[in-house]
Amino acid sequence: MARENDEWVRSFQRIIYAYYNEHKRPFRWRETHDPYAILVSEVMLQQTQTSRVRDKYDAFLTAFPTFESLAQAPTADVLELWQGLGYNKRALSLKRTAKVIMERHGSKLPSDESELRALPGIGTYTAAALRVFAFNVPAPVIDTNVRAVYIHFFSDGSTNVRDTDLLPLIRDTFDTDHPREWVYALMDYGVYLKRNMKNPARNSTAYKKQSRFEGSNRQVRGMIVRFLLDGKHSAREVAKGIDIDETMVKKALETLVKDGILTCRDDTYAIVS
DNA sequence: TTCCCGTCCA
DNA sequence: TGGACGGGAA
Repeated sequence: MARENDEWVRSFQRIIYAYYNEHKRPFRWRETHDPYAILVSEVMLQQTQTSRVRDKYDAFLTAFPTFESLAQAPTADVLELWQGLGYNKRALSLKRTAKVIMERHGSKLPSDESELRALPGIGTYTAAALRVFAFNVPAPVIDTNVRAVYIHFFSDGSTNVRDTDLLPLIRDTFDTDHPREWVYALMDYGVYLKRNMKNPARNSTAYKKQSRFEGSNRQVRGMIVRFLLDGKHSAREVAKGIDIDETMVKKALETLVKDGILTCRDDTYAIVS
């Protein structure tokens, strides 16, 4: 049901746009309409703050400017430019997605929701974000900033707010005439809220506290990938090189092989080609 | 030490 | 549904 004419909707939109018109955040990925460049930004932004993506984005696009160049690039080169962003598996998924798009989508990013969802590393959020930012189509983008906005304005303070509770509100208030600008505006308003109060998105069921990073398998994985970007090594050499207990290193190596980030032959570990 | 952030798989 | 998955800033 279209509700754009309702007074409360226009009032809400006015608040969001008023802030956006004065304080919109400039990002390189907001200047482009190239679906590839937008895809790269969205994958980088998964679980990663804009400040870190900002510093890595241009170099990555310069090295891999197209689906084709990324699909054909050596994985080590891709991971090299990914360092500092975290969650290396995302870089592999992005490269696999580029390959699928070359082979099965005529080198064009699909705009269909289920086709996007079928791509490696593209989930509910990213599929919607791509539809909005790359194709300017209205789609319910729900990330932590959008949750913060809708919970702040429309929730009574209860905890465990589900995305399905927010969805009707998001649809009813969507500025279908300007999908891209609207979602940018929502996200910027969410950031503004979180700077000025306890994160309202904490009341979302989607909000999860991270397990400790220091001393974790995650931390060791990151160290190992960085170390192996300079060349292949045995488990023992890796342990010595990063100064971590060999038992722990072996466990992390196993998970990296299982994730398809490393290969192992004759106890020699290397970044996959 | 705490905070922040989507996807995937069991 | 809950845990694994990086890393930098406050």
